[in-house]
Amino acid sequence: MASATSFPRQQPLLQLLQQTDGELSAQELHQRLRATRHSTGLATVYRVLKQLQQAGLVRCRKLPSGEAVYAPVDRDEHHLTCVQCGLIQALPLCPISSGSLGLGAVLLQGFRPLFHTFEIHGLCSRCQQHEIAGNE
Amino acid sequence: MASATSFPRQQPLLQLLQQTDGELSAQELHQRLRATRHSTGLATVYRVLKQLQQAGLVRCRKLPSGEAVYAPVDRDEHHLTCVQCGLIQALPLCPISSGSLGLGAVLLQGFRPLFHTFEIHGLCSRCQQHEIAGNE
DNA sequence: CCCAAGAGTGAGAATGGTTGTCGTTCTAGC
DNA sequence: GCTAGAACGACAACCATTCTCACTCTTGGG
Repeated sequence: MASATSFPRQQPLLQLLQQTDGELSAQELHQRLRATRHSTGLATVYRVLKQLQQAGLVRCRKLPSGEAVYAPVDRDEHHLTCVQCGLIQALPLCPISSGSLGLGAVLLQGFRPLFHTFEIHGLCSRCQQHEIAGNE
Repeated sequence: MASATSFPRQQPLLQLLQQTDGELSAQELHQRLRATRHSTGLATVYRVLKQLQQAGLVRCRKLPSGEAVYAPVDRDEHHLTCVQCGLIQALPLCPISSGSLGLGAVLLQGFRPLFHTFEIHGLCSRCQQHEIAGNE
C-alpha cells in the first residue's frame, strides 16, 4: 500500500508553493529547490506535481505560452489574460464561490471535483489603444 | 489599413470550425483543410487562428496534453477533465450565462473580454474506483 | 549483518505542439 | 508591366514535458 510518507519529495515542494505568492511553473520550482537542500531532478518535480494534483493538494493551469503553473488548491484566484500581449491580471471574482452555482451531483455524474479554473481572455486596455491607433 | 478581406484564409478556416461539432486542434484543422481546395500551410493555420482569436471570433483552450483546441466564440461549452486519465466530459453549465454574475466594468478595469474558459478538474468515476481498489 | 525485491530518483534523450526564419508569391497602386 | 509591402509555405528551431534506464534507497526475510 502506498503510504503518505512514500514520497519524501512532496513535502518540500508543497511548502515552497505555499510560501510563494502567485503561481510557479515546474521549471521555476526546479530552480528554487536547487537553491535549497531539497534539490531535485526535473523529472521528479513533474512526477511529484502530478501526484499532488491528483491528491487534490495542488491546482494547475496552462498559460498561453504553453507552460503550466501551479499553486495550492485553496488559492481561489482567477485571471484576465490578454490574447494579444499575454498580460495577466488578477480577477477578484470566482464564479463558484460567488454562490448561486448549484454544482449539483446531478451535473457531475460521479465525477469528483478537485479544483476548477476560470479565465477571461480579451484585450487589455493598452492593446485596445494600439488597435484603435492602427486602424486610423 | 488592414481591411477585413486582407486575410483570405480566415473564411474557410472559420467555416470549418463552425461546421464541426466540438473543438479542433490546429493540427486537425491543418489536416482537414488539406483535404479541401483551401489547403494551407501549418504556420498560416496558426497565424490565422491567432487573428481570429484576437478578432473575438474564435475561442481557444489548452488541453492537459499541451495542445490547444479551438471553437467559435458563440459556443458556450465547458468541461470536466480527469487529472488522472485525461478523460473529458461536457459540462452543461456556464458560470457566466447562468446569470447572477455582475462582471461589472469595475472589475475588468478597461479590459475588454472576448471569451472565457471554465473547467473543473478532478477524478472521473472510473479512476476513483481504481484508486479505491489500489488502496485495499 | 547480508541479501534480494521493489519503489523512487536523476541525467539526458526523445517527443511534439508551437513559433520563427526566410525566400517566394500574391495584391494593390501607379 | 513594375514596385512595395503583405501574406504565404516549407522547414528549422524552440522549449516544456515525458520517457528511458541505470542507479540508489528502503524494507523485510533469512
